[in-house]
Amino acid sequence: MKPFTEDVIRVIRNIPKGKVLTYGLVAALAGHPGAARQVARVLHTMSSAHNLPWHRVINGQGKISLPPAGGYEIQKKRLESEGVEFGRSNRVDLKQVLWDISSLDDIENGTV
DNA sequence: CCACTGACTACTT
DNA sequence: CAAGTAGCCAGTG
Repeated sequence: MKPFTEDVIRVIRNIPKGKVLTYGLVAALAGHPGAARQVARVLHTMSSAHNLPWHRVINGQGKISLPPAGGYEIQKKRLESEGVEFGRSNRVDLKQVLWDISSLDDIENGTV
């Protein structure tokens, strides 16, 4: 399996409930800063196979990048169910819901 | 190996 | 705040 893909999946799997991460952040945590776009690809490719919480991954503007016909509503509802609040522009307060990277610890393990 | 594509990000208008 | 432009990197053909 592609190392990059594995790392990305690992990171996403460690995102706590009620928190979100941006593509760029996930890529950085995976050890590939700047590869935000590939994170998106991994999500699309592995989400179903790995049962990942892909809905906890949004873009750097605190918004969902998916088109209305691509699962946008689903992601929004799932996040709201976890306590994530959406503003009038369908944006979330990153300061509030963005995962506190300081809590990172199990990712190096990869034992999940 | 080269070229194209993409759930992105940052900067500028 | 919204829209356009340029730079990014990895996966796929």
